[in-house]
Amino acid sequence: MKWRELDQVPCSIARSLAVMGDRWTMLILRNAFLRTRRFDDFQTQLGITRHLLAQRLAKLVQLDVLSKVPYQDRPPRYEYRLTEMGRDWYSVQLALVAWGDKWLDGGKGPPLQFRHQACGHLFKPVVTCSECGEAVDPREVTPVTGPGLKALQSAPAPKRRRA
Amino acid sequence: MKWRELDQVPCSIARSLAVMGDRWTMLILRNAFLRTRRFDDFQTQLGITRHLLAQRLAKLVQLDVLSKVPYQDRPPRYEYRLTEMGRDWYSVQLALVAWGDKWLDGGKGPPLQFRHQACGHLFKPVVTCSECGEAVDPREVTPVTGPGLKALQSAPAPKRRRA
DNA sequence: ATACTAAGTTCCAAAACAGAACCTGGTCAA
DNA sequence: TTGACCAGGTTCTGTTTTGGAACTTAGTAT
Repeated sequence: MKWRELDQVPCSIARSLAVMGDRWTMLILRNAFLRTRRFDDFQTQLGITRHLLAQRLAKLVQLDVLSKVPYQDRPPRYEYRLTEMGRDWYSVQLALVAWGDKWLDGGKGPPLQFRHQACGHLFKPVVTCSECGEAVDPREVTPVTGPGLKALQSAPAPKRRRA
Repeated sequence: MKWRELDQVPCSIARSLAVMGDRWTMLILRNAFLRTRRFDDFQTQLGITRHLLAQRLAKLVQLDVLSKVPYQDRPPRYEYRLTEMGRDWYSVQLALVAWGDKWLDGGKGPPLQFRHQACGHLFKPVVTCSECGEAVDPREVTPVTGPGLKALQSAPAPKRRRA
């Protein structure tokens, strides 16, 4: 299967990855959350080649994750800002940070911490259940096919057991 | 900057991506959470080439995200299971699913839903603050440099303003 | 005129990927 | 006791995608 076909797969992870699941794209978004907005700043901070950066930014604008807004007229210049769709990516970033902090900090502690302005504390993101409010343990979660899949139940089935 | 150098960057997102930030790796993990454990099953379900699958699985085992455990002796066969480190990736997956469901479902509803056994309901993951328990809004979060970064404040600084 | 700036684009070599065929124990049934 | 079958890989070849550096463009500033 090719990467370009991935957005056809009836799976929200596959679709999310089809849009964002590129190394550089996620790092661009990281820096966007850290308030980076301009081409050269992204390029310098990330060490990405200008070629790829231009391509990724164009794609993100096209998909409405970023928007290109003018910040001066003479000469005309644009900057890249998160849209609502882009801002909503934040929970993925927090989850990535939490995982990296927990498993890959090399014993030195987190490189970056986050303060929750509402309560004033440094915090860690906790995934909770929208229905009961409790923290969610992976082993307490059962996947169920949803409406978006029932439409096409002829998908390629895994075959394991011999007849 | 090359991809292989990414794990050197003092950023937990970069480090997480250095391990997991590959298209196929994340999909392998997705299926691991859906109880896939064997080489041929991964291969069939994902449509990944055997070559890449072998490579990715080996890498995940080496990094201790998956472990290779025997499931029969004659002939010797192994399956791949999530370790604690792997299981802990779940919050990232949930965040990816939630984002994909919200922004990319094509109006058809989520392909897959999740039931929280503890309370019995279909739920959506909500990111909350470990300190106050409230849901976290990205605009209420301030990043602060942490201990893992203070150790090396001579890192390549972004340079914007001329002298 | 000349230099500078932000934001790209173009070119080429190196690396990664897709697809298919092939290999390696080992079992099983005739 | 050979031939088919299986799981789990490895090898090969051609296509795509990256990485790195140089070049372009439109406008400002000196």
